[in-house]
Amino acid sequence: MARPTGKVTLEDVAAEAGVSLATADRVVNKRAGVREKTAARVNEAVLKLGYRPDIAAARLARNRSFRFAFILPVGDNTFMTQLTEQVGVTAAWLAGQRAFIDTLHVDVFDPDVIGRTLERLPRYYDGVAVVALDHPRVRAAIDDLTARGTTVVTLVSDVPNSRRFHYVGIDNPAAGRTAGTLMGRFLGGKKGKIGIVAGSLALRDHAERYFGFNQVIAGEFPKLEILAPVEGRDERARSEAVTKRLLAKHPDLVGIYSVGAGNRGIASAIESAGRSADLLWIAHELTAYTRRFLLLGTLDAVIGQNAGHEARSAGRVLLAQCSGERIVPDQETIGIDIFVRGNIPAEPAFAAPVETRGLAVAGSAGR
Amino acid sequence: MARPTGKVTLEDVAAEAGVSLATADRVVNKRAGVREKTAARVNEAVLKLGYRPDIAAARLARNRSFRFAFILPVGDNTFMTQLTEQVGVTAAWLAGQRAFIDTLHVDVFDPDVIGRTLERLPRYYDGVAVVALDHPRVRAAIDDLTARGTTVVTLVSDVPNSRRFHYVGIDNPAAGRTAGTLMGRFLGGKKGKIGIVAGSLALRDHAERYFGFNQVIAGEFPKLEILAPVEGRDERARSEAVTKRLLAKHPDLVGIYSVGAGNRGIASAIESAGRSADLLWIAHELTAYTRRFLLLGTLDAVIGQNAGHEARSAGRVLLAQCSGERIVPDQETIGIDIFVRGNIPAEPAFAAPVETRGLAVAGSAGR
DNA sequence: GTGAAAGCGCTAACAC
DNA sequence: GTGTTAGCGCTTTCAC
Repeated sequence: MARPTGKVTLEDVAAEAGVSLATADRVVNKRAGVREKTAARVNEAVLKLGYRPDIAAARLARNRSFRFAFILPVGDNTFMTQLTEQVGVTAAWLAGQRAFIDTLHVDVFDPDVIGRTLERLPRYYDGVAVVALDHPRVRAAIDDLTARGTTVVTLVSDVPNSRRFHYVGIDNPAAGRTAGTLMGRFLGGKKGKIGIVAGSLALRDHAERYFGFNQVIAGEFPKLEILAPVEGRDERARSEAVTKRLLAKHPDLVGIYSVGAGNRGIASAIESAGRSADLLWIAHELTAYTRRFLLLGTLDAVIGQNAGHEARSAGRVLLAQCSGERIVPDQETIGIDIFVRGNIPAEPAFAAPVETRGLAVAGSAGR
Repeated sequence: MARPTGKVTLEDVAAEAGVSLATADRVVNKRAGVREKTAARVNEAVLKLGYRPDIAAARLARNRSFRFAFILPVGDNTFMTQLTEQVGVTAAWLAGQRAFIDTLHVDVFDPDVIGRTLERLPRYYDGVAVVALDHPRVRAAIDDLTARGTTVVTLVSDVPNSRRFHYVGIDNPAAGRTAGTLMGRFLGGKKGKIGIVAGSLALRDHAERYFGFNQVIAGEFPKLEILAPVEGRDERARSEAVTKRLLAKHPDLVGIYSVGAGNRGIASAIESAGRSADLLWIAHELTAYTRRFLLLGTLDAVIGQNAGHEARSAGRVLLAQCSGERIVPDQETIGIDIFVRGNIPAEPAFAAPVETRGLAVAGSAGR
């Protein structure tokens, strides 16, 4: 039994079709300048021999390399730190694929800062991944980049009406609905008020989660009453303060849905009110902190997104688009993770197995 | 501002170190036969220039290709059908990476069949992915394959004490614990009996899920009593029969945990008993059917695993191991998915975007 | 329209 | 120990 290797080269196809390598290449890559009849012969040969292009050889011969900018938030938000780490890992991986990432950190709460960053982005970038703010100036900047041929993907937070090529992130309304379903079911028919603590409802992802949550609670759990959202700006101290006020004002509060970050502050507020055990609390993002609150029982469920998956996906999508390769759509769908006490992954939650081999992964901004 | 391409080749490194290409290559790839001092000079140059090997070029030059066998269950189990489809998609992708997959379908409930299949596997396979049964004969066959240099990964169901290189699948005890947590919380302090419907407790994944479920219910929800498991062999008719009996015998049943397949049968039993609305039912795998039961409210939560992710992961791990490339461990961790009414993905659930371009993806068994 | 030929960056065989 | 060299399969000029 011979070992069928399956190895069929373009050369074989050319021979079979009785044309030269160059012509076979033109046909296979749909380049112009080949007679119908010749093309047909080549296509026949492709089918007959079961030819599949060798991606490694194609990449090598094309000899193109790419440069991408990743624009991430400044600050100490734990999830964003994970994301930054994972972008580093992705950069190391991409470097082996002739693609190079520069990471820039900006204040994403400020549309002008992020808009300006995009507007001034050096032209040598083939692609950019940006944790965006849905604002006209940002949208315009994205559209301009797209117009000049730079591939733009939005990361974690989308700008739906822009001309961005792709959005890498979870379906936030669905995440909110999931939180709503869990909240309603965990409360098992109990009657009471639900508090909402968001970072800022001006952030599209927060607003969308709130929307989805509301939808489910209003539609399926009429005994629950959602209070007006309070904003903690994703900061620990401020989140603690607003949560404290919420708890003091509504002694009959049965649940809290934390839409954004600042969960350490919320935990403090809940604990100092002595409500750890009975108050139902659902939050976003699995970090070292939410993980602990989940184990302690203060936090009842976490809705998560996988930072590693998001970073890799952004890198893959940019690379594929710039180099004209196909992606596997299923692989680029970022799922909503749900964590309860039973399925908390082993420490450290999604920590990065960084292996950068002496490479400076994060170049500075303007270089 | 010049565009720094980051493109540093081995040739550059060799020049910088004052050695030849071949020597630089030996050092970089840790091959023997280079003096300490020379190696040091090369390593210095690597660091100084920030050299990263070009994977595409390496693959091309190595000019190796691989052949893998995927051993999957026969039968019409919906999840396994998804998996088969996804293995097809993976095969199409791998074909572009000089790796070729043959798919074999065997009766995984029979240790002798699967053992024999492994024992007789042609030597030209560089790797095999197998949905295994944890049985001595199977374990021995896996160990023999490993001993002769064939890389073995277990898929979906593990054989932990074998010498398999890697397990691609979810953490089943954790999946069971998750089901337990959801069951307990959704029942919100209610008292009553829980029925367990498994395919067969001789299957390691089913046994592990049952174990994890038990652990959580016994430890955290003392008001719930778990009944002795009944087995439906993952078949629709049989699952319906055992569930009917369960419901008839225990009118005070408050929940059912379906550990394996056969969910259409379980649904029929629940419906004909008129318990769709009040009985809490948790099952595994998101299929067209469980999706519908979830939407209808008969089913309250689904614990899932992503067949596409598993198929790709198995392919990547085999390819990486056989070609000596690194993997990103984080990417190869298969997470436990949880679906409730709020986060059911759009139809068709994980359907395959098949794009095989005229390639016969699934070769027949003995070829 | 079509073909010949020069690489792309690396590996591996062989020579020194 | 170290260097030279012939490819790997494809893309891309540049002739014809």
